[in-house]
Amino acid sequence: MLPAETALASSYGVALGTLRQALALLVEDGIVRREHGKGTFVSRGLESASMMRFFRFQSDSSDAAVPQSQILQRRFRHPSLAEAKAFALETSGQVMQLERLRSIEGNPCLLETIVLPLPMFGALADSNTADWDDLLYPMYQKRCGLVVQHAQDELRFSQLSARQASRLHLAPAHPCVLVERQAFDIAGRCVERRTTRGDAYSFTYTAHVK
Amino acid sequence: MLPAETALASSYGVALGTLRQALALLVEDGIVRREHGKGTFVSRGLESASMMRFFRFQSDSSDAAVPQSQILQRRFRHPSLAEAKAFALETSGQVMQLERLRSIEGNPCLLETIVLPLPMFGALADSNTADWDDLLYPMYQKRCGLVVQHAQDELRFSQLSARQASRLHLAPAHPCVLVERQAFDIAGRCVERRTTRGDAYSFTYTAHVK
DNA sequence: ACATTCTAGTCATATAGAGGACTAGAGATA
DNA sequence: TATCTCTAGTCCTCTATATGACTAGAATGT
Repeated sequence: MLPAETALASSYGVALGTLRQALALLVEDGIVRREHGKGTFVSRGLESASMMRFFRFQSDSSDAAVPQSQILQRRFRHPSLAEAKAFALETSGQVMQLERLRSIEGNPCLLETIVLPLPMFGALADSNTADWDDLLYPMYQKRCGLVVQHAQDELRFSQLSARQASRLHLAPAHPCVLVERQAFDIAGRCVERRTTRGDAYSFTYTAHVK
Repeated sequence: MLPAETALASSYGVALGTLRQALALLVEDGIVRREHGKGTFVSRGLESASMMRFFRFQSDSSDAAVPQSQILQRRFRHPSLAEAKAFALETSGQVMQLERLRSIEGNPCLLETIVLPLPMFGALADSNTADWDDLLYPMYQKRCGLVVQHAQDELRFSQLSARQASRLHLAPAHPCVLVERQAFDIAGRCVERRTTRGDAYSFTYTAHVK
């Protein structure tokens, strides 16, 4: 929790209205959260649930269910050119690549490829993937002190490779949605690149235009 | 252009800061537009281009090209239950249904079914569809005085019927994106329902998460 | 004719302060 | 014990005013 408006205002030597405007900007950027009568709080990063909002799953009843998560593979390699640029790494540097399957009630539904820059996520490189949490973003925060503040998703349709299809228990060349995400921390640095694939027929997205 | 801040404030008997807050809300809703040093202006409605922003077409070079538009069919019928509810009509009322093909450089790329409530769009019911503009929303404003202020899009994956496919020069059962849009005026009334279909594989959407 | 300077009108940002509204816990009461 | 009331702390909204910054056109000078 932050100090009260009046305290902050006097401590920074500005008027109350000015301070409130500043806080309003932080709220807009999702940095802090204000609660009438209680206080102003530094907000947690993105809920990983916002990844899932593109998909509607079989279990329409329990909508809030967090999918289980299983790391299928972890590799270490040099970054591609695009990755090096996004992460501000040298191409001689290192990244960690994960393959991850997310399931609801035992049914595989999303297949993800996640790339993380390595000096930054060192704590995860050494740990056992079996011990990892179902939600990655809170874990990034806990173990690496990294808060994912916003992300950019690019979304298109594609078809599953044979290998991808078998992971998801679908037929090869089955239509899929492909979401390519770049996630950023508060400072605006790209901290994760992620590609998610899921059944095109269980996909829905709602957008509010202007 | 609206009167100046000070004039509005005194005419409504509120302080300047309060009035500015009110105008900020209107800006947020896209009702007015403010220009430093010039004034505050009532803004035009949605650019029809915001429909197209979901789709990236073959012609990557000329990105800003407005697609040509051709009305294939115009029918008059009673509204479905869902339409009657959305438009606040009786089921005994009337709607106008349009089938519309949008093309870029002669290549058909989007097939639309548009439903409009009828007393409201009477001016369009009487006019020749061959004379219509390529962009509908500015035309709604010009001919019917209706400003589309915001819209809700629901987006999912589907397959083309044989008839739809032939319009788009694609194979029957070809995968398509299906966008169901409801458009609203400033008062929040639903003024248009539109279903758009296009080739799933030439579709891309970019979303900013939080 | 052209460029520069001035000026009135506008929005943007800030100050200082008053009262209202919501929350949560402490204390009083039944 | 359980319920109610009070109160301190918080954010929310508003008033009233002052100054800065931007724009566009008028006045001026070359």
